[in-house]
Amino acid sequence: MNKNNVNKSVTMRDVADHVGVSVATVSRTLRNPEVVSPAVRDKIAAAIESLGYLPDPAARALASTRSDIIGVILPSVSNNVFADVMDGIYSAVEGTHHSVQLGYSRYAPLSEENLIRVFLRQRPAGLIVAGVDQTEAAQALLREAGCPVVQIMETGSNPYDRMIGFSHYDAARAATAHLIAQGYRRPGFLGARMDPRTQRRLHGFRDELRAHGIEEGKRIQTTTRPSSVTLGSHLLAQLMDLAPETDAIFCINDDLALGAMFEAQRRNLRIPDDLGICGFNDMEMMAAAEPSISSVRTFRREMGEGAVQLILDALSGSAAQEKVVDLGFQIIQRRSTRGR
Amino acid sequence: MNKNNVNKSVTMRDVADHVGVSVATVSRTLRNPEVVSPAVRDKIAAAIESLGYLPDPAARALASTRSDIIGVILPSVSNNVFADVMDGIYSAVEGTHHSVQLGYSRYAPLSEENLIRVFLRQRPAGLIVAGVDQTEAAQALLREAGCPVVQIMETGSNPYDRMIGFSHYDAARAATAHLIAQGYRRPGFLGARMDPRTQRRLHGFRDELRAHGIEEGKRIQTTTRPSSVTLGSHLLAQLMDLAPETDAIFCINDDLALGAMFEAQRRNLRIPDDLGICGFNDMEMMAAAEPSISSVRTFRREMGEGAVQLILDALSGSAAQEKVVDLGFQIIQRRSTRGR
DNA sequence: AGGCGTAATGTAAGCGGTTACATTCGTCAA
DNA sequence: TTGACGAATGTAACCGCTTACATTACGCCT
Repeated sequence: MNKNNVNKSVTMRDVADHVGVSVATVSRTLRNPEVVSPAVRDKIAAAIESLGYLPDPAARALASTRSDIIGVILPSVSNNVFADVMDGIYSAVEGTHHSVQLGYSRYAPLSEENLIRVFLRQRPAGLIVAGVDQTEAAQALLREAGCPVVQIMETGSNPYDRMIGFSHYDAARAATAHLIAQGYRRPGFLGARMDPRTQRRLHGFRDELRAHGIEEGKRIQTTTRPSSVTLGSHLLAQLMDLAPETDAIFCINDDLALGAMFEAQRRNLRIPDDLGICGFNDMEMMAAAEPSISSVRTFRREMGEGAVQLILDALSGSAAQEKVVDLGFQIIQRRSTRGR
Repeated sequence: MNKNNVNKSVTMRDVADHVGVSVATVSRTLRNPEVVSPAVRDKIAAAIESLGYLPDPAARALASTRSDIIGVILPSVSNNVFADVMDGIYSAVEGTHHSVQLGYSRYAPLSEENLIRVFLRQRPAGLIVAGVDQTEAAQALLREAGCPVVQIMETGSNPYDRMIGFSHYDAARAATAHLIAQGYRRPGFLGARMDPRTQRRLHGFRDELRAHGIEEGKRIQTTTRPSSVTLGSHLLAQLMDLAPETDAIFCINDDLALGAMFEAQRRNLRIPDDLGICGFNDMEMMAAAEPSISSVRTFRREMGEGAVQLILDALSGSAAQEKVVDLGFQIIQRRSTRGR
C-alpha cells in the first residue's frame, strides 16, 4: 500500500550529511546543545529547519531509556470534570517536548491496572492517575514505576509519589455545613455513579449531619448509574416522594443539581425557599442558571496543570518538598441556597 | 502475570529463551500465528503469559513501518461535543491492539498543521481529523499520509481519504425550517466561537430565512468568544435589546440555548409562546430542562466509532466503496418550540 | 619544541522488535 | 534409498536515535 512512500521522511542522518557532521553531533545539539560548538550548532539548526527534520519518537524512546510521553489514566471520557483536567494537562504540556497519552479505565480498577501496565511498558516520562483507589497490583506497579507518578483529584497521607487535589470529604462537609448555616434543617443527598470519590462525599455529608444532630432519614438517594441531568431530575423526584420533608439537597455534581432544579420547578417548589440546592464542582453553567445555583468550586484545570508541573519538576530535579498539594475548594453561594 | 517488575521489563528475548526458540519465532507468533507450528505457538503463549511479557510499542514502531497509534486531532478539549466523539473513538479502539494519540489544535489551523506533521512522523496506523478546513500544507500532508485518514464532523464531496459526519448547513436549515413551521416569523440566531463549522450553520440559517422571504434584521448575534451557558444568556440579552421583535432563536449549540433559556426566564419571556428556542447537538440535558428544549440531534459517538471502524477496515483491506458516510441529523422537537 | 589538558567531534554498540533470506527437517514420489 | 520440496525455524540486517568511549584539534605551560 505504501512501498513508494511519499513522505520519505528526513532522518537525523540526512541532517548530519547535509551539514557534514556525524549523527551523534546532531543528536547532541538536540539533547545537550551546550556541548556543541555554537558554529556547528547553528548550521545544524539551519539544516533541521530547511530540511523539515522531525525526530522519530519511537526511535528516541527505544534508544534512550525514557520516552517523552506523559501517561494519563482517567476513569471517564465524558465526565466534563475530567475535560477540565485534561485542558489543564494539555496546556501545561504545550511548549514542552512531551506528549500526552490518555487512557480511560471506565471506573474499573482492573482495567486501570492493565492500563498502568501498558503505559509503564513505554517507559513514560511520567504518569498521572486519578485518585487513590487502585488495586493492590496497580499500587505496587506505581510505587516502583521508575518515573514520576502524580495522583490527582484527591489528597491523602500516603501518595505513591506525589499528589495534587483536594479533600472530597471536607468539601462535602463544608457544603453541608453551608446548607445548615442557611437554615435548612432536613437536607438530602443526591448521588450518582457512587465511585469511591463520591462515597467520600457521602461520608462527609453524613458526618456533618451527625455533628449537628440531624437525622438523615430517607433523604439519601443514590444510584450507581452514571450521572446526568435527567438522572438529577429522577433522583429529586424519588427523594421528594420518599422524604417530602426535605428542605435542601446536596448533589454530588452540578449535572444532578441542574436536573434537580428543573424537577423542583416542575413541582412548583420555590428555590431557595422550599428547597435549597447545592451542586459540586461549580461548572460554568451554575452561575448562569435561573436561579443561580450554589456549588463547591474545585480547581480542575489547576489540578491538571499542577500535575504536569510536578512531573516536569521531578524530571528536572527541582522537585519541591511537599509530596501532597492541597488545592482546596470554595463554597460558592448563590441564590439557590439563600436560605429561608 | 507474576513478574510485576516493570523496571527490568521482560523482552521478547526472555520469552524466546524461556521456550528455547529464536526471537523471530516469538515475533511471528505475535504477528502471523498461522506460520508457527501449534505446539510451539502454545508454548510461547504460555511463556508470554507467565513472564508477563508486553511488547515495547516503540521498538515495534521502529522496526515495522507502522505504529499502532491512531492519531486524533480535534479543535478543543473542553467542548463536550468532542468528548462524545472521543467516547466513541475509545470504545471502538478498545479490544484492538491500537492505541489513541490525541492532539488539540485549539481551533488554530497552523497548530493543526503542525500536529498533523508531528503525528505523521510516527507513521500512525490512521489519522482522524475534524472537518475540512485545513491549511493548504496540511491538506497536502493528509492526501499523501500513507495511512488511512478520516475526516469527521462533516460531509463533503472531496475527502482526502474518507469522511464521516453530517451537513451542518442542512442541519441548520432544517432547524430553522422547523422554527418557521411552528409559526415563528422573526427567528434570530445566536452563535459563539464562529469557527468554519459554525459559519456553515449560519449560512444554513440565512438561506432558509431567505427561502421564506424573511428579513433577518438585527437578529443575528454572534461572537468569536468560546461558547458557554453564560454567554448564551448574554447573547440573548443583547439580541432582545437590539431586536425586540425576535420570537424564536436558533442557537449553534445547547450551551447557548440553555443560557438563553435562563435569560428568557429572567426577562419573564414565556417559552415557547413569547420565544421559541432550538439548540444544536441535543445533549442529554435538553430533554431534562424545564421547559424541555428542542434541538438538532447529532450522532457524535457514532461518528467516533465509525471513524475508527473506517480506519480498521482500510487497514484490513475490507474498506467499503463509499468515501463519505453521512450520519445525518434529527430535529428533536420539545416544548421550547411548541409554537404559538 | 614537546607534553598535556580540554573542548569538540566521531565511532560504534546497542535499544527491542520485524522480516528477508538461509537453513533444517520430515515427507513422499520415483 | 534418494532427491525434491514445503513447512518450520533460525540468522542477521536493519529501523532512527542515544551515548559511552575513542579520537582529534588546539591552546598553553615549562
